[in-house]
Amino acid sequence: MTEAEIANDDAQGKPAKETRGPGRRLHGAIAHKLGTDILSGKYAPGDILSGEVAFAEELKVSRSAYREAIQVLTAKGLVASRPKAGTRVLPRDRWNLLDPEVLGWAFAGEPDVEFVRSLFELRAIVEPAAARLAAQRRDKADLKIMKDALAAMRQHTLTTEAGRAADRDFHNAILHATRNDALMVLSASIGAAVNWTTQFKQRSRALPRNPIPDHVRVYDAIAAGDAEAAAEAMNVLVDLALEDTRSAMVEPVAE
Amino acid sequence: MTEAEIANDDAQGKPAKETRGPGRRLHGAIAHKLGTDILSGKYAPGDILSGEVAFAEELKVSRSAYREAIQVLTAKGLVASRPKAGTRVLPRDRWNLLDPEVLGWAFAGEPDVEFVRSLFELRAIVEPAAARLAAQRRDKADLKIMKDALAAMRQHTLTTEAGRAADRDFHNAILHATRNDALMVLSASIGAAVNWTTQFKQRSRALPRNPIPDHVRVYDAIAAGDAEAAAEAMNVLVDLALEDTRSAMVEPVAE
DNA sequence: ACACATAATATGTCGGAGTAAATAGGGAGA
DNA sequence: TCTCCCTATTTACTCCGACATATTATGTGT
Repeated sequence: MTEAEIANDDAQGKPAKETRGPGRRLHGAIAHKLGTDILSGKYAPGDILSGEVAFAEELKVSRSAYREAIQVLTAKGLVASRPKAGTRVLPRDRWNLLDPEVLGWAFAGEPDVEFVRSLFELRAIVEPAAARLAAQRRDKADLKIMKDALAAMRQHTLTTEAGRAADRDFHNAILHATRNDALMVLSASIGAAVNWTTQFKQRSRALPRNPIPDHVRVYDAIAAGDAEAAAEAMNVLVDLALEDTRSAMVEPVAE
Repeated sequence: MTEAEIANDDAQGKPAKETRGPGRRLHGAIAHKLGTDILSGKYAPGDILSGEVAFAEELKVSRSAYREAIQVLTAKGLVASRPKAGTRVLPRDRWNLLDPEVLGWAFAGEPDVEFVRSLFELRAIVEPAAARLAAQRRDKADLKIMKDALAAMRQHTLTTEAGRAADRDFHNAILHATRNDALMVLSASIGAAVNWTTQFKQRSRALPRNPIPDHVRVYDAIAAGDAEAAAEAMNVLVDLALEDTRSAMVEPVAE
């Protein structure tokens, strides 16, 4: 096995070293800083990031590093640069909010309650339909992954990172069983938000309800190949999550 | 009004000048080339883009331009670079397929039939739910935009770009009426794909069915505030589109 | 099998030349 | 005198190539 996988840093790599920071590269760090600043509203749409040179000096980095960071932000639709005019923050509807990295920036600070709600609403739309498709298309390998994830959830509970990872695995397995690339990509984006909110809920209060039985119902329906039952079971699951999130966010987290 | 808006090029700017090309910047052009090459399968996941310097020389550009292009691709999850190891194409599930630019690259060459199907399947999931929400939350301004778009569709038909733009406007108006940011961003991505496929269908054969009455039914239900009827009407609309697309893609376009 | 040295390669830095565009200024016409 | 248009300057992004650094794959020796 001479061919080492690339870019598995955060998953299996050496967790001791670079677990700290935003981005391991310099321009990555710059992009993270500017990205969070934009997402948090420090720079509003229409604002201008004055001067390549000025910014590079202020951040004590070379112009190249700053430029590459700007390229990243441009690629994600956050800013646009034009000669003489400067680099401006684009209107919000141009932002690539489903980009996992942008999502991370959105949740780095104080996330917008309304936006979180919209994400969970989207999830409540997509996941039941995904469960329906999964019930029709899953094979034995899919079911095994779901079963294992379920077992891991039971063991670790959602209070631990391992438990949340198992939860993600379960939902990802369902998405994977749909055999739909677009759905899978979407799930990767939403998953990050859900995970964040899950630990947010942990901070605010104990889980008001044991989520395991609901997950089991979804699994049983998918295993049985009952599309409608799977959709319905997933429906109650995501509706509960949406409700929990709403109540958890209206009252600020106890400091 | 001294403050000119930035980056309105494709919408209202001077359409005479830069309507031609992939990207107006050099690194944008490089990114476009590499992006299409990756999406078309010329570079498969795991392949290595050998050598920063070698590539820069081959493309006759400076390393900076090449580097900035790589930053863009990295930001979209297509590639990852590590010292000594080179820049490798990431596995497909890491790609940001919902990014509008990536979507454009995917459709620049011969788009993957399976992927197009997955996009339309996603659309068939999302849009009916969006219509349901729109019926509950729309206001008079939303309805006016939909009505206007409908009139424009009637006038221009889907064979013209103006007609397709009206179609997009209609669907975007529905998404906007959901008051859901995540849905709107998603629609922006899907819209590009739908538009592309619409003109694809034009090339292959005449539209087998007049889409106007179906759209009118959706509008009426939303205007009436009947959520279930809106969802159902949209359902038949997107199901037809899915079906049309499937049949249009199985047989290659007549050259 | 393990540890170390080497070499290859990407990353970060720098300053300068080129270029596009917005603003300001001047000239012509009403 | 006022308005409009054209030109010129200035400003900021864009591109370039070279240098320095850090990291790590690979080979070598024990």
